[in-house]
Amino acid sequence: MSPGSLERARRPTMREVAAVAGVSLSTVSRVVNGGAGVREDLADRVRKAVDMLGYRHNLTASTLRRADRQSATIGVIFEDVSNPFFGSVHRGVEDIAREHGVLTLVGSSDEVAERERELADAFTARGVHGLIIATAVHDNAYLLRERAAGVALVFVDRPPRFIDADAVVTDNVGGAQVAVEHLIAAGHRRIGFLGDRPDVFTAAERLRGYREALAAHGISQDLELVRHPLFRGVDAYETTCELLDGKDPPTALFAGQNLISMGAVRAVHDRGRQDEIAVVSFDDIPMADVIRPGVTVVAQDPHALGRSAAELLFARRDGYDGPTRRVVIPTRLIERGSGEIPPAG
Amino acid sequence: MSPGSLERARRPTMREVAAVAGVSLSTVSRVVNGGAGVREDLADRVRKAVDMLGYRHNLTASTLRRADRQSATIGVIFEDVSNPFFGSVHRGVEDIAREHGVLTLVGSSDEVAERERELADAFTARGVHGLIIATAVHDNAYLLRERAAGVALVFVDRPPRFIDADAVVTDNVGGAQVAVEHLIAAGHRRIGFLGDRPDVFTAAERLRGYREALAAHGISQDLELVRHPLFRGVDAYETTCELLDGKDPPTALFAGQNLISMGAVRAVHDRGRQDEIAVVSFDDIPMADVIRPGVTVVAQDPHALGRSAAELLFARRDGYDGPTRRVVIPTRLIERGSGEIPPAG
DNA sequence: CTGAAAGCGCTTACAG
DNA sequence: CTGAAAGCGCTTACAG
Repeated sequence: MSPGSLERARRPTMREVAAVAGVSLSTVSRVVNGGAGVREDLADRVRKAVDMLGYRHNLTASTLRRADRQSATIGVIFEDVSNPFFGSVHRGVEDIAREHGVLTLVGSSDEVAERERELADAFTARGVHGLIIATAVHDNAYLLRERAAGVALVFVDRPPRFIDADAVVTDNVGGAQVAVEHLIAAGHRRIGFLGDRPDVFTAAERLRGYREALAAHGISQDLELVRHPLFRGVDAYETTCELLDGKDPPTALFAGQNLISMGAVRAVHDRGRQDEIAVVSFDDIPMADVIRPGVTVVAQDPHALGRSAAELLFARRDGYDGPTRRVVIPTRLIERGSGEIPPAG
Repeated sequence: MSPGSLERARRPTMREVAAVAGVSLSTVSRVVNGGAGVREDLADRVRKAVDMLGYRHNLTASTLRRADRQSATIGVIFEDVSNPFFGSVHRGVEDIAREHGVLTLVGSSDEVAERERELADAFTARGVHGLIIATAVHDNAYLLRERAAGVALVFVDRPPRFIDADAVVTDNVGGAQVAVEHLIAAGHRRIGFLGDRPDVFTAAERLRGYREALAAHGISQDLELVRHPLFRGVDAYETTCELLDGKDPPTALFAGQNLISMGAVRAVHDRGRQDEIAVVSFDDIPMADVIRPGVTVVAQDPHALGRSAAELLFARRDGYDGPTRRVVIPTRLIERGSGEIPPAG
């Protein structure tokens, strides 16, 4: 027998359970939904009938009929689910959602505004309680109608624009300042910046932290040292090479994102200059302690970002009606060697 | 005005669209679902009304009413969504699902059988078309009733037990053989094995490949060299240290999984023996080319695993009714240095 | 091609 | 505490 040839068996309905238990549909519904206010002997008969028939609740019907019209589901939009950073955020969200008996729909926007909107739409059409979004669009006002439909909105990693909503972000400015001041403390004055384009919120903030740290120490900025590799991995590698091979190169690099950091570290090593060029990465990177020298990082806490975002979401859903909240997750400097190299010469 | 204080606006219904367009509910439904067989002028009026009212399709109601009772959703169960391996599988699934206009619900089982069953249940209750499962249970027969309810079943990374279903797996035996033979070719005869416990399918297969490679070269097995660190990361580190510090230690290591490999590589480096002890990892690991020596790996293709699994799922859903299929994704040996070190002494 | 009607499987006032 | 009835927003035979 091939698997597909199985007859599609109808699943038993509440009505059938009611018939077997000898009670009304209403009573079955009450028991299935927690059983508050049902006499124990009736509840027992219902539970026996449920077991006997193998009854399983139909969430679709339940969602349609219940007053709030919401399925026990939330939607999560990342740039890319295969980026380990978002993998950890996702897990944080899932851990909290699970405590609430809620499942997560997840999608990748690839930083394409249209795709983000499509996902938000598709999630809303499925009756999600809320949306957790690492947004990539310049104007989030498109979400107003989702909210009007009762969908709670929480932004993660990047705050909303043109809509007032709860958000959880990393302390990007502070973290970048710590990173750059760490390099300055090691004696560096020519510090290269490698980051996403400044229209990405996190990149703009980290660039701001970089600038503020330089300014605070009276170091004038050299625009030649500020670079925005376009496609991360590969481009980060090439951009780093350009920077190192240029005239008057930096003695240290601040790499502003995990994928960019990996490209930058790779380039420094390929040039054999890992013991001369100091590097600090924003975001921890895997195996950073095995690479020699170890890669000094300002670590984010993506799991905490996810947990916190989910907590804000459920607070809204469960009635919190106060002003918009903004949670800032601190970073942590981890010294491993690459950030403590003094300037050569 | 606080975000939560917004009145929950009802979304317009098809009935309201019908009223505005001056047509029947049926006609609106036809247009919204593709418009086959509706006169162009009527379809146009409907589309105008849709735009005007901001009508958005209610997938919950649609799912409940349609014959197959299925939402445009599939469910995916991994061990842990924050494991980058599964992140890539997830992305492969998403890419194919997206082509079908289908969204993915995702959950982590943490290798807990009960949790896997709960997730399968919860997904089915939401009317998924199918389930893609990296299973962690010893008996998948519990899924028979999901399939009976019309849910397509595809196993990924690990094949099913006690149920006949489509599956996509990596060529674990072949990949392990290639890895171990590569070490044998470099002159090693004492090769340590570090892998998940053999009740994990992939671990058992990789252990089999290890054994077959040894046997094919007339190398007798030393059970002392076969280890199963329990909790991956940390334990893999400690187990590797034990192995290296024992008497008659191995001259080479075959690490059978990405997290275990990272622990093993870390241990070898911490012992300062990275230029003496050869290492080959099953699974590529991040920054493997920046570590010195570079980490030689047998790379899997997790993205292909995900795509292939989703393709099998949609084939079933769309009527393929033949025998169960098993897709095997090949591995690829990437030489980077650590696997080419000859035995010391 | 179009519309009126039935009904998917539930939840939820409402009456008793 | 319990049940009969209405109805969530759609899809889908069916008749015209």
